[in-house]
Amino acid sequence: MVRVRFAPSPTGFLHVGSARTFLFNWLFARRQGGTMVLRVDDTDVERNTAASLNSIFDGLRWLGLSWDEEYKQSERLRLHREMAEAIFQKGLAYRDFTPAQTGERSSAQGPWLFNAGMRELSREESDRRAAAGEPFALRFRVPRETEREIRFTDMVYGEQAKSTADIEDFALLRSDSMPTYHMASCADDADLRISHIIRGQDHLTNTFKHLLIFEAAGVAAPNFAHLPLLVAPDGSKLSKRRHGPVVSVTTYRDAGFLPEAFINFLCLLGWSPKDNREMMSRQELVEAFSLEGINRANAVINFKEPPNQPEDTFDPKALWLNAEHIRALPVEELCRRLLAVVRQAGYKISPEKMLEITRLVRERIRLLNEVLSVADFFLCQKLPAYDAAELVPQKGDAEMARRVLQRAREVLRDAEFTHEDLERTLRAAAQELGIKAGQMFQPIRVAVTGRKNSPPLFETLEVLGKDVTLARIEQGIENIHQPTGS
RNA sequence: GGCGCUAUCGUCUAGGGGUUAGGACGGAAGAUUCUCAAUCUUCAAACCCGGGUUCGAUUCCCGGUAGCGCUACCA
Repeated sequence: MVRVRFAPSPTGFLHVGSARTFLFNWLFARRQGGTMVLRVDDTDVERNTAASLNSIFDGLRWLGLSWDEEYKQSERLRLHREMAEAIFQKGLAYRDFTPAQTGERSSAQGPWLFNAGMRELSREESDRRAAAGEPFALRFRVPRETEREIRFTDMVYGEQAKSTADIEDFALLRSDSMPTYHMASCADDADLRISHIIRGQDHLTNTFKHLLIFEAAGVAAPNFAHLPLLVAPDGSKLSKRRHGPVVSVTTYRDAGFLPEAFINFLCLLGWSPKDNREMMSRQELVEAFSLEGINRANAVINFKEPPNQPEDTFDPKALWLNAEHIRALPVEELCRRLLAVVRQAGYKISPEKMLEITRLVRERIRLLNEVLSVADFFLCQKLPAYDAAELVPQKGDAEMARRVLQRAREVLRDAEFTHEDLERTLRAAAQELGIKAGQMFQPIRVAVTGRKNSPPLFETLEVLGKDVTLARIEQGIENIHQPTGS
């Protein structure tokens, strides 16, 4: 029975790297028909925050990935201590009465392995000092007298081996009797019968310690699969301090990413279906996922370090994938999602109107939020000020713009506002004026949308309706006479 | 410093003892077009370095270099 877990520690918002770890676990579980466990690793009381926990749940909820069981480490402390105690009773751990190290241990003079004197302390003296109330940390007694190799086969990185001579006597219990990460994690993994531990590569070398714990506790070790890390363009690890909001999942959500697109993007970082597919649905990902497809080198999230544009915070491929997913959505569904964005921004608009707008913006936006800038002229009543010079068509002048708008005003008054009729009417008008179609359309476009780039003109006018169109053309004519831009 | 991991276009990657080293994003050019977008076509762009092994290495082995990780009573 496959059982995997995602074990975030609530000491910060949901990190993109964590989200990917969750995702790979989830994909593996769903592919194998296994169980997904969410375990909150909250043994570091000092750094835990409720806000962080919320951020994690918010992020996961947005991604729409579910889990089957949920635990909190802080509610399982007894289990951790019992396992630590059992290891101690077997003589495989010892009490270390050395006060906790505060500053940096000088790493220049070789590796630290254990505190001299403590490892060899007699049981009697150890018991006596403990009974006297002297605080201690419980350390694992790494078998270094008879040096040996700890081995395992990582499902991504292959054969791994490390000599016990290179493993320090790590702590199991802190002097306040709280379990350390290593202890709590292993005790829970054993107790929850986790079959596969899929986690970041930063834990690869910790695995040897964990193997030691499992062995000492007398339980079979699970399988391990380590994931390459997600890093910044300069190769450094992603951190909030250095890289800001790019590392937070909620940033993607708030910018208008589709969760399915974000998931797709994350999957492609360090994993490949090996058949050149890029754009994949959640279902396709589940079907294609396997640990063999995971790469071993760290993957760069390609954002621009000092962002000049808002979009610089995102990997161009993420943007492209999002655009692809937006276009793959049925219009009604896209409309529903855009409606939420538009209403959130304070606009009142009917679902019917929004559906028409959706059809026009769907291949023009990469992020849901871009609807606010791309379709603003549909949403607002009064057009924001624009430069009257923009009304002037290619190879034309202000006079031509004026003639175009006046003619358009006349001709549109009697037109039926359908794509076909508008096209016929305006093309005819251009011919009458003896100008090119483009020269006819451009002033109208600017008058009606406030800018030079927009969806096709006839569809735009159709959606806008006769009243708004005429009013804006009127305004455009005025703007030519007083070209102040106001 | 010690130990471990990694190394293919700018980025994500496929591949693998003999290939024109493939795809995608991004970039450039062009087609289409009422603008923008979408779409289509084309182009530029990579096997870290040095030794082996071999008829032949980008691929296998060793060394170097670089990057990353661990080296806490953080996780």
